[in-house]
Amino acid sequence: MKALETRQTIVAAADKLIYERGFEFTSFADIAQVVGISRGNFYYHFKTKDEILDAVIERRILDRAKMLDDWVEAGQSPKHCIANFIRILLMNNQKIRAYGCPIGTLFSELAKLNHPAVSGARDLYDLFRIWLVRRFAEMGRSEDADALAMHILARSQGAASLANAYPQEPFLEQEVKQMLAWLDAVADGATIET
Amino acid sequence: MKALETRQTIVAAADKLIYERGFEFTSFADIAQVVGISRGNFYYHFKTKDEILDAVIERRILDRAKMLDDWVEAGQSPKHCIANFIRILLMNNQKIRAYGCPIGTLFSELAKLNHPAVSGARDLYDLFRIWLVRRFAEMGRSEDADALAMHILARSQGAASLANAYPQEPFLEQEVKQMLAWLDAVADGATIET
DNA sequence: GACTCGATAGGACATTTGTCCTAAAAGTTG
DNA sequence: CAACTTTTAGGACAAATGTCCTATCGAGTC
Repeated sequence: MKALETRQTIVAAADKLIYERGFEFTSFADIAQVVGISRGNFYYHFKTKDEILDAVIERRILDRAKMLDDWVEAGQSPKHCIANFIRILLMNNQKIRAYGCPIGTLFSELAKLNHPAVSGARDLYDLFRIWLVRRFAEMGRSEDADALAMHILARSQGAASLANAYPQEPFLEQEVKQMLAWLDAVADGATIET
Repeated sequence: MKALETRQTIVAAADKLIYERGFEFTSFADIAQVVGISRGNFYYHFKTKDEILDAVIERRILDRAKMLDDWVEAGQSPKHCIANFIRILLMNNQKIRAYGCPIGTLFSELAKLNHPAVSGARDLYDLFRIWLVRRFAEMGRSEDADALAMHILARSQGAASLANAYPQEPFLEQEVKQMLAWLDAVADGATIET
């Protein structure tokens, strides 16, 4: 098999495992078993475990960036784009209940480990943050666009955390409804306390 | 030294380390070094590592329960009590920026590890949830007390997550202000979308 | 002072993990 | 087919970790 293919297969498997089990608890042996290659073969594709982490983060960034860009290029209104962002929580409902937010939980773990790749995880946050700021600015809220973006980011993170803690309750759906109502209010010119 | 003293010293050190580094990344050797006892001596006080985790969770529950009860017993109004809860974020500002929320990050990690003690971590959430429900009920919001409690819990979690991701920005203060404003609105009878 | 028992120290042990090395297999090119 | 490169398998190795065992220390008691 081509090296690039194998590499991508490894990254995909590592992405899934790191999401489900966390980075520190995902070993080379685990990934190798899922991919179906020998443990020793890893070091042909990745020199260190951190390299796999970097590749996984890059993969997540590219994946999310594409999703966000698709919404914009589909010609949807800024408000509709932000609503789509909020509804990500519903799209990934089951996984969030089981494993939490793929971005938040990764950042949290890397921050605790003082891991160098924490900056990459922050890039993931920045990707959404900057995208949201642009959408709010397009809605005519240039002055407080960043505050609005951070607010909705935080609420998404919080909703994901509690949905993870109480997976059997319909909490996520309620919170999404409230966030969409908040978005309506913002679109109607509601102010935000600063 | 008395066994109970040593045990409490160990639990206190483990609590701090587990908060700062995470459970899986805190080894017996780390805790032993901080406490100043030999690694082998651990197994006189705790038979397994999981026992230390249980003790740490119990310690956090007792600690938080005492704090919450103190507010109620001081005769503060329900609204004031909830405001105190919101301001926990400011009290622990620096630690939250550095390590995230002690409850949220612990739960997140244990959930990923499928660790049995995850139920204990959920008890920590429940402690705040039930306490908040009582306060909202005392404010005359019996019907939607749980929804209000979950909402403010989620926002606190989200605020802590983002403060951890952007520790150098004054985000936490802004979010606390918004949450207090929300509390004012709720006290004035504002409805919450369900 | 001798004895008892709770508390501690230090090390042994098996397991896991990240890392590295070497040889074989698979694929490509002449 | 032959020479060469790319890719893979399997194991070796050191370090770290959770666990367990045994000898020793120290305070209280007779």
